[in-house]
Amino acid sequence: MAYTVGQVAKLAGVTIRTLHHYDEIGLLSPSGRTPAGYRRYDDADLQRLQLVLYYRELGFPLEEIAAIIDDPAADPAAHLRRQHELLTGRLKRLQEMVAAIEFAMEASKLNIQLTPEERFEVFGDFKPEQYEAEAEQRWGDTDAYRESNRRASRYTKDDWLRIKAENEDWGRRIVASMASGAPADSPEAMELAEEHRQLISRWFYECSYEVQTGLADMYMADERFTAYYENIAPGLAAYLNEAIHANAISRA
Amino acid sequence: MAYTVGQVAKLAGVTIRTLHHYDEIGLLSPSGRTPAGYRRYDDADLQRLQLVLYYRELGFPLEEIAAIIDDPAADPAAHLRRQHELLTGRLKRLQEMVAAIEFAMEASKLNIQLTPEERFEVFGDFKPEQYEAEAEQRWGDTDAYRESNRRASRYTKDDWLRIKAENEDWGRRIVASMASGAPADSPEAMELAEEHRQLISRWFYECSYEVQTGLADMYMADERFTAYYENIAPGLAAYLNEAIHANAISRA
DNA sequence: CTTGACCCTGACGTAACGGCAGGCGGGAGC
DNA sequence: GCTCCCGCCTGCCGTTACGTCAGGGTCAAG
Repeated sequence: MAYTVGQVAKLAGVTIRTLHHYDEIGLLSPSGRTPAGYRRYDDADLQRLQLVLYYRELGFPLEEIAAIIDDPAADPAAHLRRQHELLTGRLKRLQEMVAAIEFAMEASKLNIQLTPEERFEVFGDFKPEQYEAEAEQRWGDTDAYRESNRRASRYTKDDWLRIKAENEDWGRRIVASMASGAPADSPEAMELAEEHRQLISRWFYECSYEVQTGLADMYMADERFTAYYENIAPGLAAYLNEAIHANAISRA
Repeated sequence: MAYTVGQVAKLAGVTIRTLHHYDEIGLLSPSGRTPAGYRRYDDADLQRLQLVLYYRELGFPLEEIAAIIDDPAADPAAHLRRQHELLTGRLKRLQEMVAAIEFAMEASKLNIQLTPEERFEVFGDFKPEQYEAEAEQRWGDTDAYRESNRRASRYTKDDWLRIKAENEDWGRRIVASMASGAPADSPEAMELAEEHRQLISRWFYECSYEVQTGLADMYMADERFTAYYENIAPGLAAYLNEAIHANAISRA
């Protein structure tokens, strides 16, 4: 049950240099050495490393990690609990960012101008606690990145004209549906809501039912979105909102 | 529509030094200067800064950010789409981490030993792309942190005895329920599932119905958890799983 | 007994700023 | 017109968490 640096490095997915560094600063010193001076890590060292990596991923500076881990009043269960709390907090933050991006996408789709303050709102909410970045190192080198880049940034003028045409066609049909007196939960209106979702998915981003209902609520909550749809036809914002919700429920 | 460094810094929630730095490396140079040499940022600069901050939050090195932003084939909509993709990717990753933590918590609750490989699985899954940390700077100074720390790490021996007693009591009652022939979706069994959830919430971590059904499925999928419950009484793992699902559905 | 994979310890390099020194600029109040 | 203070400027050194050699031992296999 003893491991060399290299083995530990592979197991934990870190570099040997990182382990050397942790040894240097006393954050994680192997429990022993061979006669030749080779580091020997045992199971307890691995457990400690795991804790270190988790807290590191959560953004703590190494010095603080040492303090947290060496806190005598913190058993393993307490660490797990804390990490769970921190993670769910970050999850919330990320979800807010996703919502903000979707907001911005919708705004740009409808050509709505954002104020400078709004642009930074998602950062502003968190001004007191400085957030920094998570690094997906060398992501720029992967095929997936290049692929997504190619796909995403290559809309020609023709594409844009087509998007506009599709969108206007859809607009005419939903106005007609509303004018015909068909309720928002009629098959016809729900089908138009479904088209709305697929149109976004095809041209903009993967739009799940959950994301779509979020958008629908935004149409009601933000007056600029409301204005956009009301401008097409009075009552359309509410009609579309209801149709989207009805459609999402029926497909669940 | 012109801003000084200080104003921009406040708006965006960054330090003046950071803006100076971005100017130095040419990532974001203000569009003009006053006769006295004061930096003047305009709206376009703000937009660029917003992009920079978003990509920074997503973990890109500044140099790469410059390349991404200056890519002539990427309109604003493409940036938004890309950020949406990156964010949802990170969201998935975080959810996996939360699941891993819940797994580990459940394992420690039941005294199940994890292998070294399992300890690092959540990191190992992502070995090819190196992930690094997000920093919640000076989080250690906030009251919330200290409070959560105090609450989380102060279980006395008495507490542990009480947790064990509550858990055993609950165990006896669910075994009795199963033995009595009450189906897993009977009010009795569902009430015991609800108790299971509240017990975790009270002593370990906030356990929503969603989290609990995840746990329940883990009981079936991981043989060590299955073994733990089967060992108490044959068929208990499946019984509990079904009861938890039934209870979650009825409360939705 | 050599060879290749693995280990060691310095020591310097890097990214993304933080923080301070020393010195102008500018408008509000006297 | 002068003073004051706040905000801005440009160096320049410090820091964190490693990356990256360089130069040199070690160990199991052939």
